[in-house]
Amino acid sequence: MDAALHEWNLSPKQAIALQSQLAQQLESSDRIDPVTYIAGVDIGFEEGGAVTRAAVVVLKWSPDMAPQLPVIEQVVHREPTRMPYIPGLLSFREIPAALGAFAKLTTQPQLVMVDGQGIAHPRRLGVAAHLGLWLDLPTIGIAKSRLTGIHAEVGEARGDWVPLMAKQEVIGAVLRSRTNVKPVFVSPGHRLTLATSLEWVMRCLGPTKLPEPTRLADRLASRRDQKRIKETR
DNA sequence: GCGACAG
DNA sequence: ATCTTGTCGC
Repeated sequence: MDAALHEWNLSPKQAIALQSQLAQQLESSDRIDPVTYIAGVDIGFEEGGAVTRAAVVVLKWSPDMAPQLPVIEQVVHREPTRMPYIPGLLSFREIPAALGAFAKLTTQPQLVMVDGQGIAHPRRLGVAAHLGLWLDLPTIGIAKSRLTGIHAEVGEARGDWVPLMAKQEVIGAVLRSRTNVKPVFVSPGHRLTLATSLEWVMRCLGPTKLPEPTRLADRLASRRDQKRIKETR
């Protein structure tokens, strides 16, 4: 608990140093249990950013029903925001709330999909990778835009992808998850290879460009949905 | 030195 | 991320 107490109250310089160190603890090969439950995580903000809202949705994995996976559990957790948004340091702003949401979760997922980058990060520790270390679970980062890395043009057909490169290293994939729609950036976080990450994202692809777990977490975390729930009550 | 820059 | 209605386009 001591580490937790300080990990989220670091100066930018300290946080950057910690990222480089933690990135070395990431596992880049597959170490994943048979998947029964998949969690999707998304973070939102309220009160002009003063409050951080973490949403986690757990879906039951079923090859037959995919991508229409039944929702098993949903959790929304709120707490005061600790840090401003600084490109490259997103995890220090979002993970505390995410951990709060996971603490309230009853179901234990075997795979977690996160809104943001995995290792496609300047120091290879995007929010999905950082969260994976904390949860000690396989994580995949699915970002709607690029943080770092270069890539060729992606084909227009659903499923087309090109590697996202940093120097000579492959740090992720630019995936056309929906035909003629802006691609998403997929990168492994912890305990998964890029190939396996892409397989799971493809398997969970529903009607929109985002895989179902993060799409549903997004919806649960959205301001609109919060209102909708209140009005429905 | 000049941009770029997840959510 | 968030502020926010209607509207342009396939």
